[in-house]
Amino acid sequence: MENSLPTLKEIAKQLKISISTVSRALHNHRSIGLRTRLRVQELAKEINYEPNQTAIFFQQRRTFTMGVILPELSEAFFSSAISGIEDCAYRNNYTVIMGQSHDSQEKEKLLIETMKNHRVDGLLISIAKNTTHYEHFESLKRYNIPVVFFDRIPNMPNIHYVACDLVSGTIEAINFLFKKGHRVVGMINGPEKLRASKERREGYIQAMTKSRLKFDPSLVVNTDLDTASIVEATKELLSSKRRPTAIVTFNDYVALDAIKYARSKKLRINKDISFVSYSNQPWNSYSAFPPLASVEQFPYLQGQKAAETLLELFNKREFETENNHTYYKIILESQLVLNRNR
Amino acid sequence: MENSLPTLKEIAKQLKISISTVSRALHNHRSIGLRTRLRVQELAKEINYEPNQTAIFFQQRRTFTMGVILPELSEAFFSSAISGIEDCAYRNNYTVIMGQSHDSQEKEKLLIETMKNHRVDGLLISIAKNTTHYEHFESLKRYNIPVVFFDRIPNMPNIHYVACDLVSGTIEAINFLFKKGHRVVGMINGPEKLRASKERREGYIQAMTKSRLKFDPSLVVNTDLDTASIVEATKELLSSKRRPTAIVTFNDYVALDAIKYARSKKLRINKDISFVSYSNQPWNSYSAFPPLASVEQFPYLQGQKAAETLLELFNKREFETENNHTYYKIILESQLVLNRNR
DNA sequence: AATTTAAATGCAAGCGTTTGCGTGATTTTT
DNA sequence: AAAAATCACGCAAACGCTTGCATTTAAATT
Repeated sequence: MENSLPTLKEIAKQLKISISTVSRALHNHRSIGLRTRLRVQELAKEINYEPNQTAIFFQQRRTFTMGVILPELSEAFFSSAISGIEDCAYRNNYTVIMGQSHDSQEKEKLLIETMKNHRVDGLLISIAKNTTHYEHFESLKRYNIPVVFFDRIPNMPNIHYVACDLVSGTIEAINFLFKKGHRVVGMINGPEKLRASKERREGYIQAMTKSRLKFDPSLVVNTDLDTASIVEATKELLSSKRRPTAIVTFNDYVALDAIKYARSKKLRINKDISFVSYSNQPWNSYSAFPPLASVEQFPYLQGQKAAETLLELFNKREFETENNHTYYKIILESQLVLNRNR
Repeated sequence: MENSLPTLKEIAKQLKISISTVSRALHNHRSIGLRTRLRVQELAKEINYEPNQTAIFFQQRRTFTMGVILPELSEAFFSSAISGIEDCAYRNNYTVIMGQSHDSQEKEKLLIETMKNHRVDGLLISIAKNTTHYEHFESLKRYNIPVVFFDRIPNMPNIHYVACDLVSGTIEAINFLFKKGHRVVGMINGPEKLRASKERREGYIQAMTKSRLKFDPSLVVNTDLDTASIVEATKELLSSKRRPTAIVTFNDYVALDAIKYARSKKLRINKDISFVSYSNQPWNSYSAFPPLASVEQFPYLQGQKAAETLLELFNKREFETENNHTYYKIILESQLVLNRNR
């Protein structure tokens, strides 16, 4: 029935003027007389005219939309990040469309395809943990769709990204343990290829060498971040010849599993064995056996910065015909937060 | 430069056939000869043709997009819900665009406007906690954009929604406390107008009357869900003449604050005073002083169901010219989950 | 009053697709 | 062999909007 929404044509007809005049009137174009301008705007309001964005998107070849692809919406880190993204986008009159890869490279690929077809103006991506091929990202470059990676960053040259520097946070964490008197510190790390894992490892090594302690590779063990492999790793650490008195875990969830296992072995948490972690989840401070401290990675901020960077890229593109080759690398400092629970 | 992506026209020109033929060939239309069909598809693949969705959206007046509006992406409940939504949407070749209202009615309104302009095919909404005017929802009806509300549902007639029945969960929770020997049970509830609050209250009352206990209204106190008012409420309950030996809190976050306060008053948690809550957050079982049990509300499922319902509405609309007036009211059963921590 | 200048509006193309309808060419039916 | 049906394809309109350019109208200048 009244299926058809009001259009410019509609207004034009009623006012017996041309469509282009209506369009310009609504945009307050200077070349339209005040009189008609008002008449148009009035009628527009009256019949509840609202521009058909899909038509505009199509016509302008811009959608004022940014796509967000991340592994898992329900993970606290990512939900905070996307919250930051959305807030920033909203402030700048962009909307965000998103999809979760569930850490599947295949789905990640498909999502990128979808977003490309939707003609998003740009993309924010945190890659799946086992993404190893990067062609699908390359293809975006060819299509001239700007991408900003955040947190989980592919190991490829010439990309924009924002991330949290975990090296410094890790050093901080380990120095904290040193100060507490620990000398043998283990680390339950994530998947080896992940940048985040590399940085943790790097921080670990730097902290060691700075304190003139030798680096024992067997004390840093990689996991897939699932409970089974975490338990395995914990077991491994606790049974090594040089049993660590403290363990740095990949994040607070990992800490939960590791601590649970340690307790099952009758170890007294933060006495026989201490923990320091990453993520700084709010529930840490309510936990029965919390890590002593946790490295805050500021997910909301990361998301926000990433979105801001993307917006900058949009602006830049407006002015420059030649795509220049400077790349944003935005690094936030992580920060060790002591758990004031005990 | 090569800014322009391949189009149908492009293919048509190269193959010296008409655009419409190309279009049909790519859709495997029966009226196109096998020979040309293959030629077209081959070339399409070769030059990396991909249909311009914005053009299609515009032309078809459908965007295969569902909008999601919710209060806060970073809240665990909502991030799970939207995860369920996205998964369902993805399976059905829809994409989701979303915005968070931050519990502001004003922003909610604006978001709806945005989504309307973006011509989303439908909307999934969990309303801001202090939304009191519903005109912006009504307007969607006029525009014939289907809406499914979930979890936070406006108090208006003739709407589709999916929600979790908290009455039964609450009864379960309180009966559980009764079985544990508690006789005086308090409740820290949410904002009064919220459906979720009403249901909790209703469940409370029903549980009481079923056990032939009289309902003492002073034992159910409303809060704004911020720490200050939670503390206030806890204080109030703990200092009432009939001091409760157990408290049901609006959710696990509320429980955290309430428990913290109780501890500050030297009460022994789950001895002097017990707690039961809602949400069933995973970290409950790691908490030092967890609620005895928590009512699971299945956010992921709710999101999924809501999305499914919306899809159904799309299908329905395809067939029926007259919009019929049946409304989906999908109720999931909540479920009390005992905390196996202790 | 004639001419130049400025202001207000209209024309029409174009963005990339889909799709109803028309039209030759080929095949099938009687 | 003529009529009917089928096949393979092209034409052109439509979706709603923006925008460069042409055109009309009004105001300003001489």
